[in-house]
Amino acid sequence: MSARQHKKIQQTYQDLHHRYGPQHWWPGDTPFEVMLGAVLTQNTAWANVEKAIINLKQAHCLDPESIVSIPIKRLAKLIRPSGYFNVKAARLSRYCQWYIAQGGHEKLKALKTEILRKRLLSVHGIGPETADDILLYAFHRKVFVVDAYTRRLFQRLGIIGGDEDYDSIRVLVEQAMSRNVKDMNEYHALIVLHGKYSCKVRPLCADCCISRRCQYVKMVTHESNKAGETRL
DNA sequence: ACCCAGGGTCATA
DNA sequence: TATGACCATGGG
Repeated sequence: MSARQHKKIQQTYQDLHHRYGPQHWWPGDTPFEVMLGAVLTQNTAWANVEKAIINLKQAHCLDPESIVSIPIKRLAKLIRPSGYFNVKAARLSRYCQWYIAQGGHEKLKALKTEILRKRLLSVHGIGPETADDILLYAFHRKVFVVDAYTRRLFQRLGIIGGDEDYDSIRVLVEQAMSRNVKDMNEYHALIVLHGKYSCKVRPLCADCCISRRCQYVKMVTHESNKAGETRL
């Protein structure tokens, strides 16, 4: 909650945005497709999710009614490339049942963000990050999505300790970035992009890395904590 | 032959 | 409440 945390969070956003430019997330034609992607991308590379979505599209299964009507076994086969296909088939099926029972997008979008989050979290297979993906990228709510990359980046920049719970990090960023939905959208997208490319684009850079096993991690945390000037 | 990816749930201590 | 096992494909 401190002012220096807020400042670093804002500075980091500026740095990322300056380096990579706007990302215009989420890749997906409709809000419902975004929701499917949010479940399918759980602990999974996006390239594999795209293959699964293409399969669903070819099978004309990009709407909730189709997904609940086909056999779960067939659904699992369609989403096979995204991994965990049995688990995710069950999650998609349950999510779509819930979605239809709630009255679809029009009914859901009338709900306040906090209420909608609670309802999303009540669905089996929808955890905090998936719920916030849906809130931000399908319902355009001012919500920050905390993922593994966010934790690593903020920890290595000395912004957080690393053992904070999900919601405290989310609220911290939301308060630091008290501007608009667009910034929330871009910030998460930029962090993910940075996680993908930081160690590949500039493999010898000691101040830009958030990949899991980076040999420059210690240099990053030490320098940023002491000097107080963190550059991406 | 590893390691990792835009997590979440469940069982155990 | 806090770890650990489990789910599983595909790219580097």
